[in-house]
Amino acid sequence: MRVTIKDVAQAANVSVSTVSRVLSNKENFFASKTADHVRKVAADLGYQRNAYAADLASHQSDVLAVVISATKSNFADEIIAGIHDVATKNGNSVMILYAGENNPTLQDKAIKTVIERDVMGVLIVALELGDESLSSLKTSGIPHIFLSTAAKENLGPFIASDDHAIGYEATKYLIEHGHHKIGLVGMDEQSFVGTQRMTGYREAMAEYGLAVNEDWLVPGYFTFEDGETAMAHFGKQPEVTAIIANSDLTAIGVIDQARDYGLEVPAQLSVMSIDGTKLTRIFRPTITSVTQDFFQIGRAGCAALLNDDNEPIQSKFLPIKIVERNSTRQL
Amino acid sequence: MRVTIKDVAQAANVSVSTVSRVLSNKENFFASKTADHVRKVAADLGYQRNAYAADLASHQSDVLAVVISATKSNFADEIIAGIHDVATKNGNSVMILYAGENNPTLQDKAIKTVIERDVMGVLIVALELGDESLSSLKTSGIPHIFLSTAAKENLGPFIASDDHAIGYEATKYLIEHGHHKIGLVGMDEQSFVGTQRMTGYREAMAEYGLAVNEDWLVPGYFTFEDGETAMAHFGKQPEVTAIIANSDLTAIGVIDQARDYGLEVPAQLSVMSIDGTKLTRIFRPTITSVTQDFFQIGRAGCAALLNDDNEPIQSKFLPIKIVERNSTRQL
DNA sequence: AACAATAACACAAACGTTTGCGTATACTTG
DNA sequence: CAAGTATACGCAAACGTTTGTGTTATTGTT
Repeated sequence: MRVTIKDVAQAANVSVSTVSRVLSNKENFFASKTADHVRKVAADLGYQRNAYAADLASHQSDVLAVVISATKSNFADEIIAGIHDVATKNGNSVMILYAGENNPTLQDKAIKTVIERDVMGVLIVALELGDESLSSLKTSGIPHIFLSTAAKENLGPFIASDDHAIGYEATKYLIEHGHHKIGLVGMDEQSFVGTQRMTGYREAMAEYGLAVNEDWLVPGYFTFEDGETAMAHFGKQPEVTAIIANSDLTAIGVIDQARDYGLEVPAQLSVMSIDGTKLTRIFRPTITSVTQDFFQIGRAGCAALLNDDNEPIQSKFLPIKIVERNSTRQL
Repeated sequence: MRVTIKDVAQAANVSVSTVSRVLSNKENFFASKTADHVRKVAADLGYQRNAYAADLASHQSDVLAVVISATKSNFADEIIAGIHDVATKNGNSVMILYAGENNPTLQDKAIKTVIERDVMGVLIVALELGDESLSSLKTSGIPHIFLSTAAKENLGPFIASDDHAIGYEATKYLIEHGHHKIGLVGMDEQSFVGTQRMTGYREAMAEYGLAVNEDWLVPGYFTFEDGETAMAHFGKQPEVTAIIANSDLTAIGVIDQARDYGLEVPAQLSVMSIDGTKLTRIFRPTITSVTQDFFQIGRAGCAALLNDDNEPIQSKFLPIKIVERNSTRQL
């Protein structure tokens, strides 16, 4: 039997309500002398609060849920770190739930869990939620926000980078460095992220009056292997002089495969990645990237959720920047 | 107002107990006809169970907690995937809590959370728990297990790789490939993992009658930067012909720095890593490693916790293997 | 036909908190 | 000094479930 508030009350010769108020620091409800006494007794008895009971009685939980894809990408850590950074300062607990990879069953289960636990908010990270899951989440009324993810307007509030801008800026950078034939690797045509980036790419090309060969667009996801196979598609004598990869891992796949073909990066082929995680700095050559600030995305998302003025949460884009490293060169 | 079991009972014209039993599938307590009816009404009303109330009343939760360091290492993902694999099949929820990096405050908070929530078990991943946290966990009586972590005997049950064997096997491999002067990089002398690996290293060296120069042992942790600075310590003309790094990232740090010194790996220096995560396959040269099966560690740990024959949990080592890649050569 | 046994359900207590309200006591104020 | 007002605390209901123990019908047995 665990020691409860009741035991503490009895031992301290006060009522349970007093113990409750002391232990949860409801100011102006007790004399500091009583408080000290109660706290001491509680400590002596080894009292541990039962969070379930508390949440049940108070109708509010202090836990934030992060629903995340069992992502092959590697920026989730940074987002989570950002979330923890502000959650911790605010005294909230964070629970993380994996929702698999395009796995509606697991998604439903994760969403069901957050609803059953009536968490105070949920952050959906790098995940396009299925319609089913999304609508249960919406009807539950639990505040939620999408982080770094497909942000079709009707989805709900999001904090992310502007994927259109990402595609546009990357392309523009390469064009301005003399590249006219630019490959785009790993974009998922089914996803919002992918199509946005592709549109940005096309816009930049058009703006500079450059034709796009559809053969330069090799779809895929965010994996290393997608980079490898895409480069295999381009072959040993690629028509393109530069490639934009959908993630750091994908870029590495491209570079590895290029190397296997005897192609020097960046001497014979420039490769640029999207994300700019630590991988771009430890890999050789270091990889020029469109860098997103994932830590800030996490921070901003958490802050938005915690911000309790009851205005609806504002969606926003966080700035991206291009970081020049050694995988690209001026033509 | 959320719809409760009471509302369902009223709408279905049965008692709350019946609804409860139907919805939680307590066999032999109701007619299947009633059950169908109740389930339909519940669905129509959009009933969502309140997990807090249920856990409170039944004194048992179905959530498994994973306490993890905000790890700079990168194998945690695989362990978590393994945990999820068996937890999901078993119908358990998993919540992940970050406990920072050697941060007693965060550790305490994480442990406090799992105790307050009275989870059914906790998996401590790659984390040496402070005495304070450990003893609260122990007195709480919550089943727990350490995964891939410092496993001093008195800590409690663990599932991990045998760090002594890791140090020993890595060293032996290099010796048998003709290396006599072998560096050991990134071992933390304060940690059990580090000292075990060092002991294994020394034993292998002694076994082959090789002297150890203390200068070859460069302490550190598991980071990329530790690899870089260690290699800087060895300098442009290292005395050692091979280096064992404490993690894949550390190995990459070593190789990058070596390359900056104009040293070819493996032509002029062999580098071997411990862990064998995906990094060793995407980096060039691919990295020979002592490979741990983190996914299985996760699976085994979770299974051990869930296994409810009430014998105490058995500690065990999972096998390691050496995977030869391109960062080492025969001398 | 009488009775026991079982199936199907309802009642109500319990889980450990929080919190609105009530009530003494002590302290102001005119 | 009476009346009003804080202050400090206790009482008890409520939160939404689970579950042990009744309480009826229904079925089976002799």
